[in-house]
Amino acid sequence: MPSMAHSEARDFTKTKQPNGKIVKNGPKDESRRQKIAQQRKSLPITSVERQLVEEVRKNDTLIIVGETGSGKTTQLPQFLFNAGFCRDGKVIGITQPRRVAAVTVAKRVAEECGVELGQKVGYSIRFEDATSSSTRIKYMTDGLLLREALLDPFLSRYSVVIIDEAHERTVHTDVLLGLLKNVQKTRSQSTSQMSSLEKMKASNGTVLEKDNHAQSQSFQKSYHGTKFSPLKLIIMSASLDARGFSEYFGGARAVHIQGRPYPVDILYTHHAEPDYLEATLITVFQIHLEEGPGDILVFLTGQEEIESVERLVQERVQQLPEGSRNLLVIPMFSSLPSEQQMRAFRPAPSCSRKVILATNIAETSVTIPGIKYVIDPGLVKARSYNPITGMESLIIIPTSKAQALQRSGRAGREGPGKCFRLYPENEFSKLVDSTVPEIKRCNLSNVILQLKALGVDDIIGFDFMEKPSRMAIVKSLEQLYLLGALTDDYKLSDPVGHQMARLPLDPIYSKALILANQFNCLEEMLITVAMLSVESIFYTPREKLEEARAARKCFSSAEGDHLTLVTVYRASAEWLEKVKMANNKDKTAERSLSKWCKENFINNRSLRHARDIHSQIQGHVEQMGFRVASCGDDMLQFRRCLAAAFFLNAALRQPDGSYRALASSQVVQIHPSSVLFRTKPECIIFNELVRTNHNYIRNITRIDPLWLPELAPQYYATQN
DNA sequence: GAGCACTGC
Repeated sequence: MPSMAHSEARDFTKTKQPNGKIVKNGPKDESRRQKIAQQRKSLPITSVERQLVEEVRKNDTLIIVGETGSGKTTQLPQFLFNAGFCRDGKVIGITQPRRVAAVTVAKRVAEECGVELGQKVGYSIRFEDATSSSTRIKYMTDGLLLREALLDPFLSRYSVVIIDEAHERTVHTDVLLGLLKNVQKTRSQSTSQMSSLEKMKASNGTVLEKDNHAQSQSFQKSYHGTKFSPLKLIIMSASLDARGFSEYFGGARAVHIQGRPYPVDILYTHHAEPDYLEATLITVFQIHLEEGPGDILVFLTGQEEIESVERLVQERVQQLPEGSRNLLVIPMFSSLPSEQQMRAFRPAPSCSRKVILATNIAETSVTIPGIKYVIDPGLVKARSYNPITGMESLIIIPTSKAQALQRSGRAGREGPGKCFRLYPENEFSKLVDSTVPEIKRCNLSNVILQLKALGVDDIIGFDFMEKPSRMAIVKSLEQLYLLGALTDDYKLSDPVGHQMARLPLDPIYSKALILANQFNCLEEMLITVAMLSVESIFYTPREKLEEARAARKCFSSAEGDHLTLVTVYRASAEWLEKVKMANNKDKTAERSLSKWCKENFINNRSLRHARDIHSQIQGHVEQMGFRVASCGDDMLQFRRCLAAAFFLNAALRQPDGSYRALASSQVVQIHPSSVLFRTKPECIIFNELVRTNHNYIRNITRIDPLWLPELAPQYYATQN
């Protein structure tokens, strides 16, 4: 039925988004340097350089709203540098939510400045530091600046801190905002040398002012009259509501910068679509058959959905007339091997059109060139967290307005585009303005541990831009107390709490390392927590299910998943050792490890990540004076250590083969991916609790129930 | 006998 897509074509109502400025690039034959200068000149932000610098001079806190393409991320730091904000060796710090962004922007700015990366312009991300003592413009991930604050609580090296992409509201961004607000207050107080009393009088002395003041006083407990220069704070956001940020910073000034280079037509359906996947398919073919050249980007919720739409598009392409079959389907999600991800970036063969089926990854993390059409069914898979049960789940929910805007913006990067929203226009107005910030839907143990280490004792009173629920805070405080990180009066314990705060890991994993040091199995635990900290290590493609299972069996341990992970890690390390012995070239060794991963159905990216974490954490624990000892063949010792560390996650088998988690009394099941799925031991500890079709627990090891009262008497002695 | 959006230290 070649005309099928045509006959079922949807009508879309049309609304216009405000037109932006069109940016033209210089001729291709110009030298690169001239071209860069030309590009800089044409950025919307360039014409307002003087005004912007003036605004920063006048305002301690400034909110800049500018859409992608305005040039704010690359240009503003250079403007400020040229205006003298780095005098006395001070640094301008710019945070990004993602590593790739920090690196690519730094490279670009170094090139624009004509300097070598790592000199005047540099970047710093986990596992990678491209800065030096001469670095003045420093791009970094937000999480890294947070870590830096642990060593330098007043961020004294920085004259300006710019929080970029603040609208994304990552946990790190939210914690940083609260922290920087305090740091700024402290530093300006130290400069003005006003006594706290005078300061109180000077401000209008409202209750709110006093509260904030008291809080910043408690934060400053380590501050003994040291003199600091004031800190300039700039919040950059792409979302239209600067109001939230402005209110949070006491009515801070907000300025807008023109940005969007090309207009995008937004089209809605007349009626709600009962089946959004079918509507997606129809729209894909409607665009393919009726619209001009340009690739299509479709936003779907997950891998499974993408794979099924991929099959359906391919089936229906075959039903088209021969001349119209020039449609190339490309899936895109994070767990896809990178060679396959690269397909999306290669241009489609001439005279054909690409349709990219992507998850959220295409919303912010990757920018795919050539996109002219966006199809947005208006749904997203989001993580939610129940602090009472500790249960994590993934649910499909409508996007926010901000997300819908971000998605449509993907059509206007290189020329005018179109976005097809697969819902009626009145539905758009019902969407929430912005996505619920992550801090309101995650386990707060790590955040609290960090804040405590920064001297913030009153977590419930901390000035979050949006406060997490009291229950979420209390539950995490309780967990940290049970792990021994906090004392009876909820202060950071010494040394355990301080040691845990130093390690960039989930608090429960940090605790496991501290215990492993006492149990003489730190080597095994170091590998375990590194492997537990990354995405799934095992890779099971649907078409090679049996082979993958067989490969996995070689690593399986009857004791459970933790030992299985240790075996995998050691096998890969031994392989790498052998290759390096044979020919000591690092590059060949790397390639050989990739090959080993493929043969053994191991996810190469995850394993490399685990190796990075392993070496970073090993450095930390050695600095803390721990000795990385192995328990050798004494697996009993290692399992006892696991029980001592993860006692909060113990479960007992019930007569029907399900389990009961001891801490929350929830009924749970062993996930089929566990090596203990069939064995079903009487008593186990686990690391993950995820709700999908059932309440599943993952990463499990068999333990002796008698170990619990023995190793965690503070928790189990009073219970049965 | 299942299925996992995306980041980050």
